[in-house]
Amino acid sequence: MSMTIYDISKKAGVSIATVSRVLNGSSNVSPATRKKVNDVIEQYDYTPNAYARGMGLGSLKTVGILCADCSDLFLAKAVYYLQQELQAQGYEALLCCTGYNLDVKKNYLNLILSKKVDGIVLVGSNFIADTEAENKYIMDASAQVPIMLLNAAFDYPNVYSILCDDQGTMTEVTNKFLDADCTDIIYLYNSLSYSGRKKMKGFKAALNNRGINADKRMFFFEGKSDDVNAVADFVQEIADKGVKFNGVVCAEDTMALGAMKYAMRNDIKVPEELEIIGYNDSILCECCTPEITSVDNRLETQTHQLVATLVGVLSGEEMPARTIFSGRIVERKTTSFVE
Amino acid sequence: MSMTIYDISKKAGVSIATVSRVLNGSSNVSPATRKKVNDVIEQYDYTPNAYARGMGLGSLKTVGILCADCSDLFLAKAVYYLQQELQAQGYEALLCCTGYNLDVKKNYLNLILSKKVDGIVLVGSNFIADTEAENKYIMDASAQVPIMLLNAAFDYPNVYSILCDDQGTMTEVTNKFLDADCTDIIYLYNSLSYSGRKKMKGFKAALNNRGINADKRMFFFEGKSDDVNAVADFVQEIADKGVKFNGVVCAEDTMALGAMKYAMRNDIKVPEELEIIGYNDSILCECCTPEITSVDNRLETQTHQLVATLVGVLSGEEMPARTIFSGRIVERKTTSFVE
DNA sequence: TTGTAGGCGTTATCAT
DNA sequence: ATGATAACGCCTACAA
Repeated sequence: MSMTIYDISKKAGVSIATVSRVLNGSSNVSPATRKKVNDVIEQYDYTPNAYARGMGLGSLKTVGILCADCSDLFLAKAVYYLQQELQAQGYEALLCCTGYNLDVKKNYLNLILSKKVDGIVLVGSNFIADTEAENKYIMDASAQVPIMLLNAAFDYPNVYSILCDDQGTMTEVTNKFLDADCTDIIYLYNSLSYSGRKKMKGFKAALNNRGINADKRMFFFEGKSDDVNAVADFVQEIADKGVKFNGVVCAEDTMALGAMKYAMRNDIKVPEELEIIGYNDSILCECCTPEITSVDNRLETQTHQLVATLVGVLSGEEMPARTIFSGRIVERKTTSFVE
Repeated sequence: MSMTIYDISKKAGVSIATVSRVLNGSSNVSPATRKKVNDVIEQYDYTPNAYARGMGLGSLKTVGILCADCSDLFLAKAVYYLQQELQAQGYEALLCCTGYNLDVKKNYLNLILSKKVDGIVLVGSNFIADTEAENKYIMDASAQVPIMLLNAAFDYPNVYSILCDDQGTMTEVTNKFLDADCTDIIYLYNSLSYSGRKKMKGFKAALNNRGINADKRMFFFEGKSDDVNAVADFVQEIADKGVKFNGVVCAEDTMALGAMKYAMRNDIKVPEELEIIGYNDSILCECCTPEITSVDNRLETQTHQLVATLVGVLSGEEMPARTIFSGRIVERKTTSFVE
């Protein structure tokens, strides 16, 4: 059985209050007593019980991280950065992969809440839905602890959003294509999350602005996005249907990889005959030849800012409800436009 | 401020004991009272405080997951599967990315321990070192809770190892090359972890068995392994040094990708002039052309077995201290041998 | 500088 | 079936 503060106090011949003081680095302890107590603690390898501690304190410097699927390249990286940043600030992370079902998400949010975390981070924009009703569980939770949104936005008291301007960035990307006279563009996407919708809007806006009808140029892939070959098949189908294109704008790197694979299969030269751009700037972009141009949405910057904001909020500072960074095009070999 | 069991009991006009009974599904509550209490709980969206609960119970059905770097493709997937399995068994996961420094690992192990987790999973073989002294912190921890090792092995009471027979699999892989008369093989690796060493041994054994000296054919890459281009440079250097090779066996998929990149740069035909095999069967293998043959080390099976074993141990059953699966070659287009 | 005692929110063991 | 009440292990005024 593990030691308690009482055991230690007895062995050291002091009261539990003194042990507690030593434990918490209070200054009002004589060096001699401190050493005596520390020795006993050392000797018995004593660690205070976190539950008891959490009960008294009401905080255990823990934040809950909810993430739909942390095997997703982007989300995994986000979780990683978050955990690093939190650690650096003296917080621990309670991770929960919820999947994409709303009820499951709700349940886990409540579970996490019951652990009296100091704050909650929702990773990825799939936590924000279209309708108010679907977002209610977030508003409820915000009554208890600050809610941090990574790569999504939702305006509500005690909810803080840190995100990339996906819409603007996507418009910029699309304009690059158009400016380079690559006008037969198609758009490949596989998510209707908050940021997914923003990206679509960005693409649409750029096309509409030039009088091009975007609706017939946007294609939704339903399969599992990391099945690159399935994406390639999907692009093949589009081509087979008679859609002509010399440019592919993607909402995800995996989509771009599928497009690349389609090109390879058909001996289409990239970027001479087909220009391709991905999104997220993941490791995948460097894995094929030619390497894929992509958009860096500043994940590391976002996570850093998110944790900084959270820490600020927790220490009672006034913090911006919404922080937006703009994306950055990382030009590689699948596009021919120049910066 | 959040509600307590007292608040609920007051609103419902019963004692806290009754509320507690309702909460924990005790049978000794009249349907009427139960409904009354449940209504209040519902109405105020009350969730019991997990710490207070944990103090009474001594367990919170939480297991700690330690992982050096969960942005690593393989480790991320492992964490993902683990979390899913644990969730399915009613456990939650406390995640900690420790990095590769021993002292940091120790600290986090202790921190996690102080949270009174029911068990601890060490993900990846980098937690097991060569020397007894370096593994002491694991032995110490095993005195408190069961320690589960994923993809590593260490024999000690209350430590359970679930792993893939990396050594045997690597020997098998190497033999395939040799059998196909691809004898000028080099071995690329970037880790000296437990499984890293096993893989090396496997490669060495196969070569030595045919009277080939393996030592001059093994190359250690020091850089960050997901920098594919750096790996390609590394392979280039090897070739420039005059080492001839028509086969590359890799300890990691990223290494194989680097080799692929090297081949592309030099217009070396794969697999006609150079055969390549990776390890881990990650998504990366399908991202390039030709797609890379790799080894599936049964991660999902491993994680499943690990959680099953943990749950068994926690419920007092006798469980195997070591469970070994064998790897499986997933043949794609960078090798010409046939199964 | 040190010790005493009350409180944190549950669960569980008694009675009733 | 229900209600008091004592743990659980720690923190922190308040006293000494």
